[in-house]
Amino acid sequence: MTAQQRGARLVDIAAAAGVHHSTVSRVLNGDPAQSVRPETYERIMRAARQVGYRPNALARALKRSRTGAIVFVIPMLRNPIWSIVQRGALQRAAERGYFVMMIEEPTEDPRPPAHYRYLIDEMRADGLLLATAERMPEHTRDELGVPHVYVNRRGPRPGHNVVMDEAGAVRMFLDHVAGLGHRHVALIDCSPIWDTVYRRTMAARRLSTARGITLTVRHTLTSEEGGWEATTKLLRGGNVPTACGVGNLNQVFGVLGALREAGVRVPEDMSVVSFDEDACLAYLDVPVTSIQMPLAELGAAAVDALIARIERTPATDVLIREPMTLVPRASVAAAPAVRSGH
Amino acid sequence: MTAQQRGARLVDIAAAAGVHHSTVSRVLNGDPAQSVRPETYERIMRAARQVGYRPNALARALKRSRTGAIVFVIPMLRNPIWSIVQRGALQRAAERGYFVMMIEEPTEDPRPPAHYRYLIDEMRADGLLLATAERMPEHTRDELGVPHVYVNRRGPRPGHNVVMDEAGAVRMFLDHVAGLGHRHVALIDCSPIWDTVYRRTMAARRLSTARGITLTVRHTLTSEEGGWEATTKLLRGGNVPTACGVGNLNQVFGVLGALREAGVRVPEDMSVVSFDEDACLAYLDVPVTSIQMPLAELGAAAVDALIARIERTPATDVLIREPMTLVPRASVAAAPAVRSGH
DNA sequence: CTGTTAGCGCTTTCAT
DNA sequence: ATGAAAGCGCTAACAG
Repeated sequence: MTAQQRGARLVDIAAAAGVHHSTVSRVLNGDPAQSVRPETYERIMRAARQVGYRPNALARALKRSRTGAIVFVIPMLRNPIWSIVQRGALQRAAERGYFVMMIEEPTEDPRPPAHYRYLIDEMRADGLLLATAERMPEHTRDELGVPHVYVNRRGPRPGHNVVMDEAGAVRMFLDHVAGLGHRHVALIDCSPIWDTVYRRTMAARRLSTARGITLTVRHTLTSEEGGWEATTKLLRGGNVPTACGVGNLNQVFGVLGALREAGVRVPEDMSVVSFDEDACLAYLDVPVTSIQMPLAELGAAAVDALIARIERTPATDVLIREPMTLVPRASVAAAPAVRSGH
Repeated sequence: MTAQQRGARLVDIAAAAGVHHSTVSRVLNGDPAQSVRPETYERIMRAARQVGYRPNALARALKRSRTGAIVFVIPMLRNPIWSIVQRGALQRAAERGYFVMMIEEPTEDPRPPAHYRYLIDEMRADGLLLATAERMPEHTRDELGVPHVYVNRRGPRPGHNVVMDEAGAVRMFLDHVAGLGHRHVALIDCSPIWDTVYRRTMAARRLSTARGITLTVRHTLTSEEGGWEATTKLLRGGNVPTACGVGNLNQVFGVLGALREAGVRVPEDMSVVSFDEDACLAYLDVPVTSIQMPLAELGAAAVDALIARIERTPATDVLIREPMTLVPRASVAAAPAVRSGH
């Protein structure tokens, strides 16, 4: 119906209302310092509504030196957890009057966080939500120089990090299987260059020791193939664990496949727990127990932290603990040794 | 290291090079109409490089009336296909000098395509890639009024649509199972409100009839639960099909779960084919055959089509046919009747 | 070959 | 209670 056309400008609706465009600006922005004659106010509002006026975000941002936009850089993974983190971030940002743009970083071509500075330098956004960074070497202590927050990862400096309680998740897992008599447990996870994996691994070591549990850790590819390969190797060794936690949903498929192929029954011979929750786990051959993490809360908290930085409010690291639950399904049972000991 | 600071402006580097900022602009933009003294050129380039000059995209866009950005609106689904479409789009956009922002539309709160006009009206982007629209009622023939292209869906008007060859995928599926003797086939898919589903369904009806195949279509929720429920109902009816195509990866899990629960063996009693390919399918209890669609090509073609519209080049609907392959796995076998007839 | 000028659409201080 | 004017950082005629 309507042809392709430039939207109405402030001056257009000023002309329609018979006032100066600065007056329109004040009225539309609800400037509290000024008062307007009610009838002028009405004329302006009517004119604006009639043409469906939308302020030019560019011009406004140029003038104000604030874009009102934030960029969320996420790794381009098949893993569905990010879509939940995004949901939380999107919703909170909308509540706080910000606009979120998603940038996906190709997994094959990861870039250092500093790469994304250009978005701020070019004034496309006010701040960066970084979910993509691999774990930083300790010596990379340079300031990024632009407002940013690491999401689900810790960057090189404190005060910029919003993460979940991975240690708590590991504890939930270990307590669950230890309570069922498992004394030898494996953790199959991605590379520890991912900060979440690093933290899970550290926690697993510490907590296993405290509980007198023997722990075997395998780092492998973030894929079905990775899970398969790690599991196959694990089974080839002597002294095979009786329970294993798996860091990533894609790996879970590989782990289950390898166990099946090797004739290791789940859960009779091996209990399996996923650190990613997904609905599909409930429908597998043997439904898989998982730990459900506070993903939406992570996204929302990250937005809050970033806005704090943009507005130069003092900020500290944030640890999201809740809600975190173990979703019990059929892939966990008592340890074989305990059983036969009955 | 560097403190948070405003980036250098054109005037700053003009000052550093001792020239007027318009000269800097010309040089940095490689204006071919003008010539510059090599030494001036060098001085300018050096100054710009030294401060890592980044043009303010806002100011530039405001002046040029072009932002160089496009928005990709995608449904917020767990389905990993979108990440491949995105990859194709991102790469092509980068090649063509555009910047892509992703907006995810909450599945619970779908909005009409016209909703996203505001992004163009506010001049946040030059065009819209719409992957989210449900199938439009025929009477919604309004022009959107801004450059846009529907991706993997057809909008109400021709010339704006980039889709894949769903009919070809259905034909591949039907030919595959018909060749193995299946005469009664089911299609379990999402709601036909989605244009891809609508086209698959239409094609399935037409092609089944042409081949003398009995077709049963079930539309259900886009989820594991949907697949489960549709399959359960399907099995309750008399005259159960011997092969089924499943529209969506999440549904596949539900379908397999329901078949297992009902004691229907795959592939002996029921052959299963997924219309979404994903690595996890290869690792399931019974590895699932799938049709691999040209997703990255879809994303790239959509970007090309949108840029054509932004630049007001004549454009037509695009149908992406290739590469499309059937990935054979273990979930398809000869029809039971044919077997026993051996 | 390079500088001057105007202006993209908006906000904001200062007048009136 | 409203208008005038300046300016955000950049590009693109047009001068010279």
